[in-house]
Amino acid sequence: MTQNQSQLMPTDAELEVLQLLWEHGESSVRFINDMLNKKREVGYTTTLKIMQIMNDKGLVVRNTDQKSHLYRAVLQENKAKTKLVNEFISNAFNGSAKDLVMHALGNHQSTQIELDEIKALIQSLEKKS
Amino acid sequence: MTQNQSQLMPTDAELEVLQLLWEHGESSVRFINDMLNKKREVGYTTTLKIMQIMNDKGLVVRNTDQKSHLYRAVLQENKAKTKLVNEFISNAFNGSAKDLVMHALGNHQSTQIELDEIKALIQSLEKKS
DNA sequence: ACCTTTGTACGAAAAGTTTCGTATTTAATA
DNA sequence: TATTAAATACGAAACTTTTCGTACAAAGGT
Repeated sequence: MTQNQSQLMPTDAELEVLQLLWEHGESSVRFINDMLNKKREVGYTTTLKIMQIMNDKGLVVRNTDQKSHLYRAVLQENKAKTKLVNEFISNAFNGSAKDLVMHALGNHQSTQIELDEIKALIQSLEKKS
Repeated sequence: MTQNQSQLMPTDAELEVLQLLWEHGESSVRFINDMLNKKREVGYTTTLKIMQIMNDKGLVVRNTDQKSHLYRAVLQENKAKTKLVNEFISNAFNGSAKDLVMHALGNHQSTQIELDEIKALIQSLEKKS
């Protein structure tokens, strides 16, 4: 669809890196590459290049004080995921958040605790209106 | 992320076509191209090529009885969207449908009717367990 | 000081997606 | 039936994203 309207929509590979940065905080390329390699084989310079591109795009900032640079996600997890969800809803669900939710709940097994959380969120939304 | 594990994950351009096929049923390239051009400029042969590729991939089937071929989505809307959602949850939400739902509901304004539908779905899920 | 390890920089190949030009075929119609 | 209009087929260009090779720089240990 030639998306990327706001210049800072991560690609799939970039999203993988972002998730690790959110989970582990400021990290080196070596660390991220090691984590990635737990799931699939990726060359070190591949990961390096991705993270350099992310730096160019402003998705991350890096501390170059040490020889081994430390990278940190610019957008907070919540903000970034909200953007991703909004784009997804717009691309695949014609803008209907409800349709997305129905699909998400209808086909994944959620625990009772999770369902309770969702119910609580709905209640708080209902109070607002 | 080099997705497309199952050989039939639509690209963005393909998803646009699929949505029109779901909405309008079996359609010609000309019709789909006209619909697309209501939103943005796309050349006819571009749309044709996309739909031919979709045919090669098995995303659509076509009836070539007439000069103007008629294309039809292979996967039903529900099944396809479920796949898309599952992949999205896995890529962006670490497999947690709940996290996706929380983001989707938390940042979109849904009507009371929609919220009621979701509550009903949750209730039916709770009954099952 | 030297050599090995570990890192960054960067160009470019490889792979995937989208777009379109051109050739050719088929159907309508004048 | 000759001309025009409308389709399909298909290769390749244009872009985007991912991957990696090679060069070079900085530390660390002997």
